Amino acid sequence: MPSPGAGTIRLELPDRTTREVPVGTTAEEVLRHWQPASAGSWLAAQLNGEPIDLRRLLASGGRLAPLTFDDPAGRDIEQHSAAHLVAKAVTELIPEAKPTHGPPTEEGFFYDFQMRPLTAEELPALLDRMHESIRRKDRFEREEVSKEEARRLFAHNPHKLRYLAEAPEGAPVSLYRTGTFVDLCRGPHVPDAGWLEGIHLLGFSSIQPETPEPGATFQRVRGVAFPTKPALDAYLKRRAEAEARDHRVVGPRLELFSFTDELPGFPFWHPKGMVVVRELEAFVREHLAEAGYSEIRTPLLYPQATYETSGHWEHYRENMFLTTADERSFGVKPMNCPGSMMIFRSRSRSYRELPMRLAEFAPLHRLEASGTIHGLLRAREFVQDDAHLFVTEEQILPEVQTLFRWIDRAMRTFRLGWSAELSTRPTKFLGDPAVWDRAERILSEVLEQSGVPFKVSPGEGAFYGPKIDIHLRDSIGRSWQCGTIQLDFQMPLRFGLEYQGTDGGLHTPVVIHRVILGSWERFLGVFLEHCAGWFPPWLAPVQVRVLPVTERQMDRVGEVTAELRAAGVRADATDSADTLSKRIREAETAHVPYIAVLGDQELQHDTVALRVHGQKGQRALSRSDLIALVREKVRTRSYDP
RNA sequence: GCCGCGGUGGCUCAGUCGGUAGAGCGUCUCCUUGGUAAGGAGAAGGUCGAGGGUUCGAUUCCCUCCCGCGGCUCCA
Repeated sequence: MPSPGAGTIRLELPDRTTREVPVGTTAEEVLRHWQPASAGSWLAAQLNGEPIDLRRLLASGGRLAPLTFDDPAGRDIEQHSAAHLVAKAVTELIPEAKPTHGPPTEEGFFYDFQMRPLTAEELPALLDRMHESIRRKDRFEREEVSKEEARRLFAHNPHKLRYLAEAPEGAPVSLYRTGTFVDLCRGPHVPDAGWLEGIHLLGFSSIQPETPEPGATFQRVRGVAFPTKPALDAYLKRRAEAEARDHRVVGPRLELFSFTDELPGFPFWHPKGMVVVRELEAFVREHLAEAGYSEIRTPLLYPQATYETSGHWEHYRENMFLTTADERSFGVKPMNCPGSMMIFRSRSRSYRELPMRLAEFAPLHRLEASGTIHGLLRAREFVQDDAHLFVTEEQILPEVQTLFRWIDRAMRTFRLGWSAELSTRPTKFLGDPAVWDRAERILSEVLEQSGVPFKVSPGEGAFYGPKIDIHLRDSIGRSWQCGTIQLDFQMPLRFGLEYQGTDGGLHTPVVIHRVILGSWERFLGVFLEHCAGWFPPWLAPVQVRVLPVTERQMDRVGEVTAELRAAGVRADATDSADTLSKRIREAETAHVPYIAVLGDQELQHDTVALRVHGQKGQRALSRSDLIALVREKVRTRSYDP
């Protein structure tokens, strides 16, 4: 490739064509020349993969590409620009507010301020200010100043000074000016506020800053932005639909569970909900049987001494329900580990018994902070699909591989997307670093083999070992940790666990604490939102509802219902008091997947008219075919009825 | 736990500028025997989250508490 002439730079565009332009040409000019028709959809550009402003004067060559709102990087630029607009409005209305930072988030953006609490009455004024800017199409202008000058400019704002201190010495820093508002910012930004037509504030709240300052209060304003109003409207519609799936509304309406003010955070499982829980348990127990687990039951209450051994007394006491009896202090167990350890320890063990896999589905109690309780997703009492695997170091790999196969199968059954997070050795850790390294390598290898996206959180592991967390999302996109696979080198030592190895010596096992679905509560909360209350047939509390057209068919309704039940199908029936349409509607709103109607025609041919959720119309089926159909869907755990 | 907002029949909500409350759905009863998402009529059901204060009088105003919602922190 010939080198460009003096004072010119060479740019390669996405279609591999190149342009030679004078230094100081803007990115936009080059791109517009290349593809004039699409210019309106660009909110920024990328030079060698680095996002830059469209109006940026190009000083060096490289690969140049436009960014649209549909590019993840473009979306982030839109959000971050919207954050500036919020900061502009807030500081104009409340001059003493000190902006800190305003990054894009997965959903939208936020901007944090050191300021007194906002009130709901102030929001309309904020929005007005923002929309004025949008109408005027206020430009986002980049400036570069020396660090010293920036320090003078932001002398009143300790947060900006802190960010400045982190910037490299000697190099200029960039500012972005939008109308009267100037922010210390790397950029880039959309060209002007007209790009933020679809801005929407999601709310505001106080936050705890990363660097707490006595007496200072901080507010976070959250929002989301789209380039156009119709795009925002589409988002708001989607969001409203997602909110309608809220398990805290759907669950009680389907008579699955309820809560009471007298005991916040404690789910009451109603008959229909209990059916679902039992089916989930059965699903998990199938895996336990295949994978060689044994089930145990251990006490719910342990004395202080046990928790001192396990480390809970030191590290977890403030989250425990404590009680006193016979002048001794007890705690209700927040986790199952101590009981499992004590069963392992109950007699001497041989390497031949490993891996020893002990599962326990016991109610756990955790005194979660009152502000964090959230329906089934964050309860104070819940049951995990918990197990502890006592293994040798060599057995870690195959065991974790088996767990991942099971996670994959489980999540496919529920059609749930999931992500994983690997947390590695923290600065404060116990045990041998070499063992940690090996264990972390095993976990990341298995994750890579699984093909599931995962992120690594360096130093976020527990003090006793590295872990993998499995995350699921609720209907409005909030992420919840459900499964977790934790390697533990520590608790076996604290409990003095030993087994006799092939060498005749005594060794300490490694313990894998693992839950897969998480807890029945959290998992069902997420899944209820995922399926919008339409459980697959195998989980549906009522699988078939039998309806007579008139009371002439009542006897046959009784027969068919009894037959279904005898075949292990969960069936119920209505009488003929309401109109057929009304009873169909009730069955639909109760989310019954199969509705079997019996009229004179069906009586004559000994069939049922079956209406299947998600399918149009109905079809005639013999009684035995109906039973076979439902049983097959249940046996295969089909997602669709 | 922190900040903000909220709490009216089972549910969704209206209302009372301080004079103790209404609707729809649901429930119950009766009529209707209807062929795939709401047939008709009538009735029952609320000390307006709890306690305290101000007032002749508080569901309404003030305070405290409880609970809920959205964030923050934290977590299955």
